[in-house]
Amino acid sequence: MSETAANVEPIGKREKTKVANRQAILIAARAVFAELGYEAATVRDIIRGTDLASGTFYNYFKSKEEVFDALADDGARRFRPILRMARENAKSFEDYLHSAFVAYFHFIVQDNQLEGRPIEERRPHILRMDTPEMTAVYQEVRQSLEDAIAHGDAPHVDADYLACACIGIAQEVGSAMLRRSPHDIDAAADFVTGLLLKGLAGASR
Amino acid sequence: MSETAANVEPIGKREKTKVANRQAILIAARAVFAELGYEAATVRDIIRGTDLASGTFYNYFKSKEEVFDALADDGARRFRPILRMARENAKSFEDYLHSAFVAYFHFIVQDNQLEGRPIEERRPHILRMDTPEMTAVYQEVRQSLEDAIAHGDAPHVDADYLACACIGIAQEVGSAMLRRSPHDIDAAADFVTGLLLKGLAGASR
DNA sequence: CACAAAAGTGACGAAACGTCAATTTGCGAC
DNA sequence: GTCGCAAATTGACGTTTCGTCACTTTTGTG
Repeated sequence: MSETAANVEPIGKREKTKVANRQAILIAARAVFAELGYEAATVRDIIRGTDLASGTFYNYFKSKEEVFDALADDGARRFRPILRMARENAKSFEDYLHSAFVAYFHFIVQDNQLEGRPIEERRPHILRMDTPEMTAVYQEVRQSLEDAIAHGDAPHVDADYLACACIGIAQEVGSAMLRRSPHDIDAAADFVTGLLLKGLAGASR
Repeated sequence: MSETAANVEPIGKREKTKVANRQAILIAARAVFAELGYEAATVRDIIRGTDLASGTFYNYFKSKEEVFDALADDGARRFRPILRMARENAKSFEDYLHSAFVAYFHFIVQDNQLEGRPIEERRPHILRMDTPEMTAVYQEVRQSLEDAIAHGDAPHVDADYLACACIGIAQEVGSAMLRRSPHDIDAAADFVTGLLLKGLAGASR
């Protein structure tokens, strides 16, 4: 302990500007996608939003597409611990489902605060579900569901299909919720939780 | 009836080549997207797949993006009557749900027969749900659900959310099914139908 | 057949792409 | 501190794609 408890990350300036530049590109990209829409945006538009030169962009990303994937991946990375906490703090399976959906709906509301073009145009047309962090989120969901099944809180169902169903429901109902105002996060979460646990009978108010 | 019952469509050569050219572009685009992936494909790649000149492309579409939307729209247009038949022939609400899912899963299996790049890369990243035919499919689903509710076959739930949930489930579970082989259409349809009608309890085998 | 309107053509300027030789910056050795 | 090397940045450059438009060809009509 001769070194004080100072910085656990003895980061040099090299690495520091590297993360800073990467971050600057991502932030600029997010703004550009929101303002011009994903399709219309160009790599040049993105770097214009930073103080970097055009060539530098290619030190960090191969293409606009890769930038978007990185943004999506970052979102998933930020969401994962939230999801994990929902699991660890849940008092029951129903409680887990409900708080996980609340967390997700809350997350996407936050994530779309930026003004600009309609949300659909901000992104490429089909969302890749196969980036590393996206896969991790899927695994997290699936694991929770398998645990619940093993623990007797849920019947023996196909955990893969069930995880996909949960994610599909979250995405589509989440989008529908974003289209309404005000955003009724709790109502949406109640709806989907009831639907999953008891089927249609459970989805009514 | 002095005119013979001849051709109900007095189509001149003008209109005929117009539809033919449009179709040629769509077919070439489908092949190009499958081979190169949507992002990598260029407008030039697409017209190279036809015997048209580059300028002609822009008589039909404004951009690669618009071509994709037209392809998606065509898919929805082809699927809609299938969905309608499922509704009209259904003997019960459960029967409707099941046959609608079977029809959708069958449809996407057919629609991805082409070899080439992985399916995720064939399309832009996020699927627009706001093209005319896509909206019509959504309305069709929602209408069926509202009818079922009014007819007492389903409880009083938020039909918008329910329609979105059904579509989200269909998309995600459908993708999961495509990843498996052989494609177990009936198993998947049983799963989602049970899930919707009885919740988790109904989704087990 | 003649003529007008519609559609097709491909060359062209503009714009974006991705690369790379030259330059600047960071870091350890002395 | 400063020297030297490696890593990172820069922006100009050749290349590719874009979208347009003046011109040609095709189609329908009188």
